[in-house]
Amino acid sequence: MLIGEVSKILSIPTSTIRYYEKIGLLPFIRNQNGYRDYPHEILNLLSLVMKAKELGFTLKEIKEFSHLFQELGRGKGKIRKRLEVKIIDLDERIKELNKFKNNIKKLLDEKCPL
Amino acid sequence: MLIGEVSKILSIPTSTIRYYEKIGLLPFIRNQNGYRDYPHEILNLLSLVMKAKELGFTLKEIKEFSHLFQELGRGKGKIRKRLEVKIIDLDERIKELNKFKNNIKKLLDEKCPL
DNA sequence: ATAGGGCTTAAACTATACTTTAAGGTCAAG
DNA sequence: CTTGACCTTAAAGTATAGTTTAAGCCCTAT
Repeated sequence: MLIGEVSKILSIPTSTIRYYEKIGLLPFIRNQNGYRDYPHEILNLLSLVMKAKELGFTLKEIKEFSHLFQELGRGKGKIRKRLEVKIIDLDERIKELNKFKNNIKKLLDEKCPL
Repeated sequence: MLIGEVSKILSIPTSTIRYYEKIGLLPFIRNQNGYRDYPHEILNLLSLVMKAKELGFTLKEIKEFSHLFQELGRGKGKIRKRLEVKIIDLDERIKELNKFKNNIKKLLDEKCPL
């Protein structure tokens, strides 16, 4: 699957995909022409990346996830544990977001001057 | 309360506070010397801003919140309704974050190659 | 009255996350 | 065999979110 097809399916500019490879978020994969030629699974990985971006994660944070997933394929239990830690981080973030929401609700009831 | 005191209390550089004023996130307030001299409530507003930033909101999004809160002080029911819409947006975001977490859990069980 | 620590501004600089541009290689169709 | 639609790279440009720098005013203490 060439870069243009990935680009069309996910509506991500090819320039962005190339940029993600450049910063090490996506693996370096080439066919004999020197073209990027990805396995189908790139779609799952990139979809996850886009979702994470929407949710406000930095590319640095997303890069960590991405590496863990890539290692998971040819991997052992260590990676699994590190990913489970990431899931706990996500729960933390969800809690923080709930707190934030409740703070806003409270301020709305109290009337906030300024 | 001068900018330096706000800066110390919240551990935000004065340059950042000035920048937030410049982009219209914070109100333009001056005393007779031309110094920024804020009411105590600036601390609540700025704390909310910092929390929102941590949670991945852009300054543009945060600016909207900030304006709504500032209008709320001298305000009517319209602002209240717009803030309630924002709270619904937050719930949406929390749901999305939960979905994201569950996707990662699923991928972890399925073994994701690449 | 001058040194110190506060404050002011505008403008230049930085990092992140891309996008755009320029110059060129690959390949199937006419 | 060349046109068109793909692909490649490096480098320059853009937007966001600040930080840093330079030049200078305000105020208190010595």
